[in-house]
Order: sequence, then C-alpha cells, then structure tokens
Amino acid sequence: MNLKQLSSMLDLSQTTVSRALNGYPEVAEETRRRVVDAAKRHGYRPNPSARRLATGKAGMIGYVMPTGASVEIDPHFVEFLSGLGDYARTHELDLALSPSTMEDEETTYRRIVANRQVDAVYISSPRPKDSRIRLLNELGIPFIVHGRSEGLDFDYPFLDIDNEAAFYEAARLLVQLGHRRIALINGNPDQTFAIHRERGARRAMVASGVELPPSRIRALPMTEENGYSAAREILAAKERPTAIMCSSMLMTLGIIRALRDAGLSVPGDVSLVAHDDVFPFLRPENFPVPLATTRSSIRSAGQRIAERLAARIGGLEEGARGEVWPVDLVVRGSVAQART
Amino acid sequence: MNLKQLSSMLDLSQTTVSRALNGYPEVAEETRRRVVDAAKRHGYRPNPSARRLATGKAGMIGYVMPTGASVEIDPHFVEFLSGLGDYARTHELDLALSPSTMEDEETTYRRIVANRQVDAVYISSPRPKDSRIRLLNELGIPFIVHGRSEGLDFDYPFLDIDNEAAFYEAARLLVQLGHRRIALINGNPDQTFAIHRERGARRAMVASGVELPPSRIRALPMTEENGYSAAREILAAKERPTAIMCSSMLMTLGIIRALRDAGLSVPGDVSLVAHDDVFPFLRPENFPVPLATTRSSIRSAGQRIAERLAARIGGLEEGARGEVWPVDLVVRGSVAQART
DNA sequence: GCGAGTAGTCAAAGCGCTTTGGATTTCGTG
DNA sequence: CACGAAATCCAAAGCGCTTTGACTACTCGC
Repeated sequence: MNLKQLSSMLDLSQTTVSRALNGYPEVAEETRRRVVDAAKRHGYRPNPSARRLATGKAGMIGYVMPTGASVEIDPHFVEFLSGLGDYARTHELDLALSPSTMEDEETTYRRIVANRQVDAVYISSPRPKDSRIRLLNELGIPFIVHGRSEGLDFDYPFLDIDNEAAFYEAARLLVQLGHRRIALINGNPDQTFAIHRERGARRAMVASGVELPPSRIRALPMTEENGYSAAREILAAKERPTAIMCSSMLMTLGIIRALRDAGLSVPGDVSLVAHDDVFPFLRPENFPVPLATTRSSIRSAGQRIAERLAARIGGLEEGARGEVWPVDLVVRGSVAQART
Repeated sequence: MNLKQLSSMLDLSQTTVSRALNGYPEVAEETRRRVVDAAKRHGYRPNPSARRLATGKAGMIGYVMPTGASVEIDPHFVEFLSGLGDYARTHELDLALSPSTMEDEETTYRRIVANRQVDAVYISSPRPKDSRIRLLNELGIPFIVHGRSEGLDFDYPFLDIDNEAAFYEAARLLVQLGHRRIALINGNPDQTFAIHRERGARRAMVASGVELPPSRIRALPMTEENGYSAAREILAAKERPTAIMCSSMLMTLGIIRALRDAGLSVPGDVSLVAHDDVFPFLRPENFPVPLATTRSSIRSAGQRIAERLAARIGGLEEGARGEVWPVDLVVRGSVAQART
C-alpha cells in the first residue's frame, strides 16, 4: 500500500493525501479526517527511504560506540539507548550505531558525517576538554552532548544533570545529621560528572568546616568490584568514616558487602547515599536497607536528547543551549543521625 | 557529488557509471578503472536512501531490544553489537534498534516487518520453545537466532556455540584430575545455553560415576553478585566441592571473592573453570590466578551473524541452516589435581 | 454585482539511484 | 566480405515521497 494507491482509492491527489497526513494547514478538516481514517484502516505507512530521499534527511541519529576497554558505559549505555529509542521509534527516527575503537573515533565521526548517513549525533561520557565536541562543532552537524565537558573555549549544546548540586545537597544532609567523617566513592576521575560531584560534596563540607581529605576519596570505574575494594580500604582507616557517598548503585552493592564483611551496620555504623541512574533492574528500595539516593533517570535523559536532536534537525532548536536538570534527593533508611 | 555529476564529468551515462561501480560485467575493464578512479578521487558515495528506494531493500538489520528487567544481557549485548557493527559498517548495512518491553515484543516485531524498516532481524538469548522464532518464521522475514531454542517443531537458522561439548570437556578435565565433588554455577535456567551447559557437564560426570546433585548447582542471572552468593551457599556445605564450573566470568569474580572470604585458595582448595565470552575489559589471564576457560568470542559471533544475515538478504543463504561453533578449552593455573 | 481574497485541490517536477530494453560498435567466421 | 554474436554503452522508466506553482470555486466587502 503506497501513496499512489491510497490516493486513487480516495479519489484525491497524492499531494493532498500527503499533506493531510503530514498535518499541513491547506487541507480541509473533513478531507483530512477521511484520509487519516483510510490510512489507518489500510495500514498505510510511508516508505522511509522515499521520504528520506525526497526530504534529504537521513532520518537517523548516529552514535559512535566505543568498543575499547570501557566496561563502565555498559549498563548506562543500554538504558540510555532505551530512552533514546522510545522517542525515536515514535518519530520516524532510527538509531545508527557505529562501533569504533578509541583511536578511530575521529575518523568514524568524519565518515558518518561525510556519508550523510545521519542527521545528528550525540556524545556521551564527555571528558574535560573533550576533543569530540570540538570536532563535531567544526564538522557542523547537529549534535548534543549527554553530560558536560569543561575547559572548552566555545559553547555547545548539552543535557546534563546538576551533579554538583546533587552531591552538595546530599553532603549537606549528612553534615546536618552530625556526620564529620564522610567518604566519597566516585566514578572515573576523567569523566566530568565525577569532577562535579566531588566539587559539590566538598563545597557543602567546607561550608560547615568538615574536611574531605584524599584518604577518604576514591575515584574508579563504577563496578561492583571497585566499590568493594574502595570501601574496604576506606573502612580500614583508623578514623573510620561514619558516612559514605557513592556515585553509583552498582558500586554501592560492593560497599554494602564490604560493610557486611567488616561487621558494620547501615545506618547504625555507617550512613549511605548513592546516586541512582534509575536502572529497572536495581532499585534502591530493594536494598537490604532502603538506600537514600540522588536520583535522575538516565532513560529520561535519552528521551529528552532524542527530542532535542529531532528539534535541531528540524531547525527548531539552535545555538549552544545547555540544559541542566535538577536532581532529586530521596531520603530513605540508609541515612541516620551520626552516633555521638 | 552525485551520480549525475560524476557521469557527466566522465562523459558516460549514469547507467555505465552505476554498473562500473557495482561490479556488473557489461562494462569494459578500462572504463571501470576510469570510473572507480574518478569516484574515489572525488569522494563520491552513493546516497543510501536513493539506493534503498531503487532496490527496495531497507539496508538495515533490526534488533528488538528488550528494555525490561534484564540486567543479564547488558555486557553481552554491547559486545555482540560491536561485532555485528564491525561487519555492518563495511557493508552498507545499518543497525536499527527498536526498544520494547517484553510484553510488546510481538507487536514490535510485527511493526518493523510491516513497515519494511528492516531486511532482516536477529534474536538473542533464546529460550526453549521461544515464541519469537515462531513469529518471525511466520512473518517470513530473514532472521537468525543467536543461540538455539529447544522443543520447536520446525527448523530455523541459528548460530550457536557448542555449549554442551564445552562443558563436557571442562567437566571431563576436572574428573580426570581427580575431582569428585564438582559444582556448577550456571546462568539463568530459562536460557537454552544454560540448559546445554548443565547437560554437558552432567554427561561427563555421569560417565565417570561422579554425581551432580541439585545442591551443587545454581542457575541465576550472571552477575557478580549472584556469583558471590551462589558460591557462598555452595561452599558452606559440609561436603565442600573441590572444583567449580561457572558460566560467566562476571560471576566468577564473585566466586573468587567468596573463596577469599572463606579463606580458600585457588587452585589449592578449589579448582575453577569458567566460560569466557571474551570481553575486552575482563581477561582471564589477568585474574589473581590465571583462569582456565572455555572460550568463544561473542563478538565474532556478532560479525558472523551480520555476515549470514547479509547473505540471506541477498538470497545467497537459504533454508534453516544451523551453525554450531566449537569452543576452546584453555587450561590455565586455576585448575589443578584434586587433593587426595 | 464585481474584483479580491481565501480554501482546497491537483499536476508535475524533482530527490539520486537501479534496471530494462534497446542501440551501436567490434569481432570472429564461413 | 558479409553476418550474427558479443561486447559496450545509453536513454528512459521507475522506486514512493515531498513540494512548487497553478487552478478552481467560494466568500466577502463595497
């Protein structure tokens, strides 16, 4: 069933049918109803290739997928992708994934842009002074960064959550509860988000005269394994912390096991706050002790980025708009007053 | 730079240029050289949409991405995707991901087939009597299953590794080394691969009069966490096993921590063999004690599936061909003679 | 009652590629 | 030396959609 058939069936021109379906104003409401109705009844779906050819749009969002040694992105990547796909699916957009090693990244971006294979691109896990951002900026293809870089001498569009405020608030809560020795188990320090979280936590503590010495900070790829070992080290110190902030619920699983091994209770001996990216398979409520979190759905971010990318493709969004989402602080049983 | 421009530049017709580029025989070698050369020099790339429109092929491989509560697929999925993408990238194929909940799966498959959005589809993590396979078979779209189902009353194309033989060999090795109490920590039992692995292990043991009681089997989603808890339980038994076989290196990380917690050494107290999907970020050689594995690259499987899918699209492969890859057994320091 | 708008519709021209159905030229043979 | 078969190459017809530029039929104000 194609346009031609549908229009002859309705005794209308292809023009009118096409316009009716695409919401153009110059078609009578009555006619539009007829057309939309018939299209639905006959299951008409416009051929994407034809549409793309006619409009010159590729109808695809591209992503250069690093395939090197980065375990870190995995669960986040799939979840983010789900969000992106949720939006894309309902808006005639497809996702094109281009696997690439770290070294070939630049070449890959150049290729997909030159081939006109995609209308827009997104970048994830930005680092400070991220070279990919500069490259895409030069290539002139619409893009959005999921997260933020730092130290770049130009602006660019991004979507980020307010990591600094999130950890500021979480630290402030702990301080208000009387905690004076607070540890931070963070994500990989070459990722901007980790830098921001440490900054936020430190700001809240400094404001109250609480220290955050290097001995109480760990910054590692966010695996359960790393959470465990980081926690073990930190808990072994003579001045054991009474609270731990963590960048990842996966890591927190490791922290909890370390606490259990050390015979320490939550929140009796140690309070816990973690950042929750809202994975469907790991919910803070289901932790042994319900886990207090700073929460922001990475999946929603994926949806929003798809939406903004679509807007950029359509020329509805321009300029280097940065969007920063507030983060919820959800207090649950894993935090308590510090023992005096 | 499009076909028209290129051909007028060469003083040839579009027909000839197109044929020269696509390797048709009715063009003189000398002419072909000229054309190919000019195309390269001017960086000509055919417009994918136009090509698709003309050929009627979507030029895409589809995958319905489950977005429900399945942590299990994550790292495997990304790695597999890398392989698929490696091939696809160099063959004018794109990957289209359609996220879907478990419940909507069937609807989603119907949709992408009806919309002609993809030329072929692959299915991963098949379960016994997997309904998706039946559906795609009925819809008549080319597809390949990564893995195998069981109990279906028709044949279908698949690519699987020989899980049964792999675990048969591994178990046989352990038995030959004198082990009599061998445990199996397996993946989720509703996945066919887990069933096959247990079958293989059991067959080898039974053949030597060694038992594999339920108390020494665990079958869970393959996370580090689950590996840890499964191992703890199994090691707590009075008749502690002297060897453990595991379906996943991620789980094995958990097993090793459990062993360490229990003060047991590898391979002194317990021998260890695990299946290795060859993740770039987790190599068996780098384990505390180099880990013996049954090895098969999930990434290569992705490449091969892309290749076969491409062949099916092109009509070069037909019928329900099943392909089973042998699995390497790589002996390393984590296995040793059982203590007598 | 007439000219100017305004709605609503349509025919036709692409978009860039593949492919069908000839033309034209070249060449081996009888 | 003529003739049919190869060997080459080409013009033109789609593929299914969007969009431009016009056309027709009303409606409205004066």
